[in-house]
Amino acid sequence: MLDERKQRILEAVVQDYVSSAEPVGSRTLARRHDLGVSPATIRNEMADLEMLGYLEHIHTSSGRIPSAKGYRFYVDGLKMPMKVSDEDKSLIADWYKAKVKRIDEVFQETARLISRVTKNVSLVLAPQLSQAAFRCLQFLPLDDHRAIAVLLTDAGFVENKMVEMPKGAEFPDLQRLAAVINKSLAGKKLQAIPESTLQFIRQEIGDEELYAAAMEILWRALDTGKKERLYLGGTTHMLEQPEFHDVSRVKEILLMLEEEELIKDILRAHRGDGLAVTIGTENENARIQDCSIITATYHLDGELLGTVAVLGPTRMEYAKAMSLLNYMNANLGAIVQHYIG
Amino acid sequence: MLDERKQRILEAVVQDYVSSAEPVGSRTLARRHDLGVSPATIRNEMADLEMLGYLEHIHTSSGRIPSAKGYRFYVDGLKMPMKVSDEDKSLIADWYKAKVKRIDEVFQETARLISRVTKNVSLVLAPQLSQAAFRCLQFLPLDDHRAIAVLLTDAGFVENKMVEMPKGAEFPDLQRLAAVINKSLAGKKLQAIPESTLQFIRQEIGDEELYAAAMEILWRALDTGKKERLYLGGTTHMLEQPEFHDVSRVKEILLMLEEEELIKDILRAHRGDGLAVTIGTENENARIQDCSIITATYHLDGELLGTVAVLGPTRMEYAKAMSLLNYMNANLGAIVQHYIG
DNA sequence: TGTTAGCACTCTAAAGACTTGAGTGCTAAC
DNA sequence: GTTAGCACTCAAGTCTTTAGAGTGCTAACA
Repeated sequence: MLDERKQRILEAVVQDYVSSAEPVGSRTLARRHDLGVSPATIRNEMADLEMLGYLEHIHTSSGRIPSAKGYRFYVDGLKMPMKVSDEDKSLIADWYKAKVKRIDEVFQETARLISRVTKNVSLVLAPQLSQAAFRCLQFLPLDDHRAIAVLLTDAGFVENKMVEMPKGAEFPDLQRLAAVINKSLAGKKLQAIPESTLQFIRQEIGDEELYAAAMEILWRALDTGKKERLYLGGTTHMLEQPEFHDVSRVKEILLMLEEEELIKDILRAHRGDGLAVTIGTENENARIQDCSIITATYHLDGELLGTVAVLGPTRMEYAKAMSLLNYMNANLGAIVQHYIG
Repeated sequence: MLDERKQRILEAVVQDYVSSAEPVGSRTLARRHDLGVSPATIRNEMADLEMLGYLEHIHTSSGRIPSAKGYRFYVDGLKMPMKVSDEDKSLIADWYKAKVKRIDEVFQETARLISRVTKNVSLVLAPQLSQAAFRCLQFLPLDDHRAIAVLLTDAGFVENKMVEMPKGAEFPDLQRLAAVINKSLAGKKLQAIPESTLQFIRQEIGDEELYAAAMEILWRALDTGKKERLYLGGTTHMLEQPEFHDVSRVKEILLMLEEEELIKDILRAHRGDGLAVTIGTENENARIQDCSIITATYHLDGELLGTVAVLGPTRMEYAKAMSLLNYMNANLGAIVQHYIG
């Protein structure tokens, strides 16, 4: 639909604007890119591109900037697979080696790492506990009427929660409870425990009241783990972007990022199968229509585990961010695996 | 050392400057405060106060602002106890009721709460695990060569850590280990376990290799809990202060706040017995010599547990921040107690 | 002797005039 | 179809001016 030359010019405009953050004009473009035509011709082509909706004009006499449609064309035209520089690769390897000692640090550090490389806010949506399989439940005595329930999954995640002792029950009852549950649920997905298994546990326990209490304890213990967790990185790096040199804009974004549920919803809605890019006004949320979001999902044993994302101004280094996320996408499963063992 | 009238004028200058963020002049002061003298007299007094080092002049013909010495005089002259408004009190009560479900959320939410009320960055240094008493250690089997060690203290904190199984040992050995350790260490402070107790454990276990492994496991399990944890709140509220309308200053502060160990050291160094205020150039760290820090320590059963602090520009509502911290100081012990039970 | 009015002086910040430079769109020539 | 040339536009920087708030000093006053 766009002839060769128009494509080259559009691409050049995107690249220049991304790197300079200034509207680009025909003269600059001719100087910086070897397009083989004069500024006047470029001017004509740019006017055409504007008519077609790929470029925008702020004022009559300012250079052009890409529209959402323009970025979209550029992004769709990027050829995969993209490469991550060796420099970045070794930075990544060193980062995990130096900063991650425990499985639960993986996600926070991944977020920091991504924002470090891309100079943008990074978001990591970490695995749902309920998508993992049950491994083991134990109680630790706290005092006469309370205990700590500790739940372990096969992905190596540990959740703990204080629980009230069921009325009339004592600690040995809880231990019996744990034994029954451990026997019945071992290896089962927490998401959907079949009714038959629940009936089996009910019979095994015998005591109806204790069964009801047990279920409540189990659900409550699971409750905190059910939610996907959101890790945030790079609010500092964000400030390096000229788009965020205005404090009020920074505040707006930061306030939005504090709304965890909102952000989770946005990430869930945007993620696609592999890399997904949402550009500027393509965003449904009005507060980020001058931002773009790139998401990537990562997997373990073929199952979707979580999402990694970059949020930045529409003027973003798409190629770099996408190649990085693509790389993380491919490697995060293995990294998680490494810390689980 | 300062006569009545000079004190009143200094106080008035501080109050006006704190609320307006503009240098205050004699005329404005006379208009806003009922000092009973003319601007000319105030001018003379202000000149004196400047000579004495309590006030500063930016340029020849601008109003005055308080110096660190001026703030110090003002802060020292605040009469204790200061009151927290009923509005704030109910905000605080509601906040904990709505947002804190688990003990470990107390600190993060306390930080958020304080920054919400004071419109400044808030820092909470949470209890050292090692200052708490040992209650219970248990292992959960992970696979053939690893297990999860779960440690519980009498303050209700739970720590977990993956441990490699000692060579040649099997899971029942770990359970025996846990039993011995539980029997020996119950109620003991983790900070200083007496040598005799260690010897007792050694004898009980019998196997020398298992003992060495046990100690390593115990120390490693404790390791993560040993550090005081730092919770941060209110980087967003900070932006409301005119001092931070400049992005580069914001970035400087945010970068500094990311240096967790540095911040911890600053807090530890500054905290005094009750409320401690460090004003502007009184700070040793050059990067925050235009900031003030107010710290308060909180206690449980008479023992120092942690520190709560506010970090903001020198132009800060000292009375409000101090009264709030004083209030938290008195109540946090009870709040923590409430969630432990 | 302390207080105050008056006045000249200072400095900032906002507002307006001017200049410069990058860029556009159009037309005519190649 | 491409390009040079030219008139026009707009933003941003520079300079000047003005208004306003403030100071310090002096002389008058109670």
